[in-house]
Amino acid sequence: MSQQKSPAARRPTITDIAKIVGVSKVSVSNALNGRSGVSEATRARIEAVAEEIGFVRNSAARALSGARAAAVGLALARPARMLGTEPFFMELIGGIENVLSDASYSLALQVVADHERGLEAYRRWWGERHIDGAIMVDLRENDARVPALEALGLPTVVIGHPSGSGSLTPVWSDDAAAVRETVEYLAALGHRRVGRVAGLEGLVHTSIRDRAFAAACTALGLDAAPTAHTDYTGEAGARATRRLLLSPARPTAILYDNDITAVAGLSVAQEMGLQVPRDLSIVAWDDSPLVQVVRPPLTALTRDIHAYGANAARTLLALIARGRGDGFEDRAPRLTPRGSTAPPSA
Amino acid sequence: MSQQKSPAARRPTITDIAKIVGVSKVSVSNALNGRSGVSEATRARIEAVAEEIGFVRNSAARALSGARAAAVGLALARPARMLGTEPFFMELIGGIENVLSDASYSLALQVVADHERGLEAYRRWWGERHIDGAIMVDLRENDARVPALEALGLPTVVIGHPSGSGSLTPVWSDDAAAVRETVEYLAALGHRRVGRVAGLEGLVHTSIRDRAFAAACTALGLDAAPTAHTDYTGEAGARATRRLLLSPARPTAILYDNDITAVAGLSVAQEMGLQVPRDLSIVAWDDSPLVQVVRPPLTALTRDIHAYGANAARTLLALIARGRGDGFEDRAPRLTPRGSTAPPSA
DNA sequence: CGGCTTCGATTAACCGCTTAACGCAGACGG
DNA sequence: CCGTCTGCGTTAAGCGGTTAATCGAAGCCG
Repeated sequence: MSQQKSPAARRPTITDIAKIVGVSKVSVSNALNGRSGVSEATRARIEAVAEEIGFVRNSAARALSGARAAAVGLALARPARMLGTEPFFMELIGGIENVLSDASYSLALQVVADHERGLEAYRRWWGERHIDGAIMVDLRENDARVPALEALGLPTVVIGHPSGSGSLTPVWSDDAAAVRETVEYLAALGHRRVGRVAGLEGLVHTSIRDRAFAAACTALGLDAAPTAHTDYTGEAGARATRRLLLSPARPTAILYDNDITAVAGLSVAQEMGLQVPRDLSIVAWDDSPLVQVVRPPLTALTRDIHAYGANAARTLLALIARGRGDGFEDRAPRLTPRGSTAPPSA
Repeated sequence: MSQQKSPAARRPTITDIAKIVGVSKVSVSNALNGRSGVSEATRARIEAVAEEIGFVRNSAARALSGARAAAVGLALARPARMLGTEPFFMELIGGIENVLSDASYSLALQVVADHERGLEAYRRWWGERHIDGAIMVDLRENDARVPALEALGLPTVVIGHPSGSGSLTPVWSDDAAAVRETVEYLAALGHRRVGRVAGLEGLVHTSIRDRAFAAACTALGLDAAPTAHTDYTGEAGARATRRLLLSPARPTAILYDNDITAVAGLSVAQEMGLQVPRDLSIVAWDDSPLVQVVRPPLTALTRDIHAYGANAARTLLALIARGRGDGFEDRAPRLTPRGSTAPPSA
C-alpha cells in the first residue's frame, strides 16, 4: 500500500570528506570533533565540506572505536495495569530527556514486566555497548538489581534513598521530612487520628515513609491508625480507604502515597456520605493535574518531578564523564494546602 | 561519595570464543547467528563457551558491518505542561515495547519541545544508523514531518489517519465511527443539545472528530452546540465546560476529547450545582483509571491503547523487514456506558 | 647555530563483526 | 578413476571511525 523513497545512496563518510578536502581521515576526525592539531583554515574547509555533502557521524563506528554510545538506559518495570496510572514517570522522563538531549545523549527506554526482565535489558544494552550508563527506578529493599549492576560495572544512578543503593549513585529526596511536615500540619489543624494509604510494600521509599509516619504520630502523641498498603491503583486505594473509614477508630485525615489513590479515596468518602474536608481531610502525594481537577482540589505534597529527573540525568552524566560521582539530594516535597484539608468537625 | 567496581575487565568477543574453542572467528559468528556451514557438534561447543563466558554481541560492530541497528525511534513533542497529563502515551509506549522487545528491538525515545526538534531527533538517529525505523505521533494537518521523513527514506509508521500520512504507513482507528456511535447513543437517551470539548486544533484526529460530530448532529437533527477546543489540560477543559454551560442553549450532554478535560468538566458541573448525569451527561474519550475513579464514573470511549501501540510496532517491523508495508486500521473505540450518562431531566 | 618544543598533519593499527572468496576433505556419478 | 558436488572451515578484506606513534617544518632559546 504505502511505500517510501529509494533507499538513499551511500551516506558520506569522513573518508569522502578527506578526499574532497585533500587531507587525511584523521584530520577530518579531529576537526569535526573540535580537537587540536588542525589549523583553523583546514578546519573551516572541512566543516564546510561536511555541511555541504550532508555528513552525519556514524555512531556505530564511533562506538566501536571505544567512544561513548551517547545513550543511557532506563528499564521501567510496570505490570500492565499500573501503566499510565502515574503521571510521575512521564514527567520524570521529561526531565531526564531535557538534560540528556542538551548533551546529545538519547534515552533507551524499555517497559518490562518485572525487575528480572529489567535487569536483562540493562545487561543487553551494556553488553552491546548501547548505553554508557543507566537510571534505576522503583528501588526495592534488598533490591537484587543493585549487586547485579554493581557487578556489571555499569555506571548507574539509582532514584531512591542511599540506604538501598549500595555503591551505586543515589538521587533522592527527603520523604521522611515531608511526612513529618504533613503530620505536623494535620496535628496543628487538630486531627488526632490520622490514617495512611501507602504504596507498594517492599519499595524502599514506602517503608521510609511508613517509618517516618509512625515516628511522627508517636512524637505528636497521635493515634497511629494502621497503614494500608496498595499497588497505587484507584481500586486498591478505594478499598483501603473503605477499610480505614469503617474501622472502629475512623481517622479524620488520611495521607495517600500517590495521586490516583487519593482521588479514589475522595470518591469513596463522598459515596459514604462524608464531606471533605469537614469529615475527612485528604492529602495526596505528588501534585498533578488530577488532584487539582477534582472537588475539592486536594492538598498535596508537591515536588518538581521534572527537576528531579533532570538532576538524576545530570548526576548520571557526571558519573559517566568522571567515572565516579556524588549522590544528589533533591529538595524535600513541600506541602501545598488546598481545599481537602481542614480542622476535623468533631 | 559513591563509586563502582573496577571498570570491568574487557568484555568477551567472538575472537575469545574462537580461541577457546579452537576455531575461526567466522565459524563462531556463523554458529551464533544460526547460519549454515558449521557442524552441529562445533555449534554446540561454541554456544556452550559463549554462554559460559557471558558473551554479548557488540551491536555497534554488527551495525557497522551493515546489519540492522535493532532499534526504532519515537520523538514525542510535549510542551512541559502537557506532559504526564495523558496516560495515553505511557500505554502506547508499553504496547510498542511489548512487540519490540520480543523482536529484540529497543525503543529510542526522545521527549522534545516541538515537532521541529522531533524531526531533528529523527534525522540524527537515522543519520547515525541508530534506528531502523520510526514511529510518528500527534499527526497534524499538513504536517511538515511527513515530507521530511519521506525524503529521508526512513521507514516510518504514522499513528494517525491515512488522509494525513502521505506515503508513510498509517496505523489508525475509525474515530468518526466512534463519534457517530456516541452521538447516536446520546440522541437515543433523548438529548437534543450536545456539546463537545475537543482537543488541540490542527491535529488530524481532532478535525476528523469535529467533522464527524457536526455530521452526526445534523443527521440526527440535533442542535449543533459549538465545539470548544482545548490543549487537553484540566484547566482548559474546565474553562471550555464553563463556557458551554453558561451559553444560552446549554447542552445537556458533552463529549470530551480526553480523560482529563472530562474529569475537569465533571468538577465544573458539580461546582455549578448541576447533577451528573441528571442535569448533564458526560462522555470521556479514552478509558483510564482516572475516569473510573471519580463519582459518578464516566461513560467513556474505550480503546485498547496497548494493542494500538503493539499494532503500530508490528506494522513498523514488517515495514523494516520488507521495505514496504500496508497500513493497519485498528478497531474503532467502543462506547462503555457508566454512571455519567442518562436521559436529560428536562 | 644546535637542540628543544610546538604545530599541523600523516601513517598504521585496531575496535568486533560480517561478507566474500576460497580450500579441502569425502561422497557421488558416470 | 576423474570430475563435481556438498559440508565444514579457513583467510582476507573491509565497515567508519578512533587512538597512538611518527614526522617535517617552523619557532624559540641560550
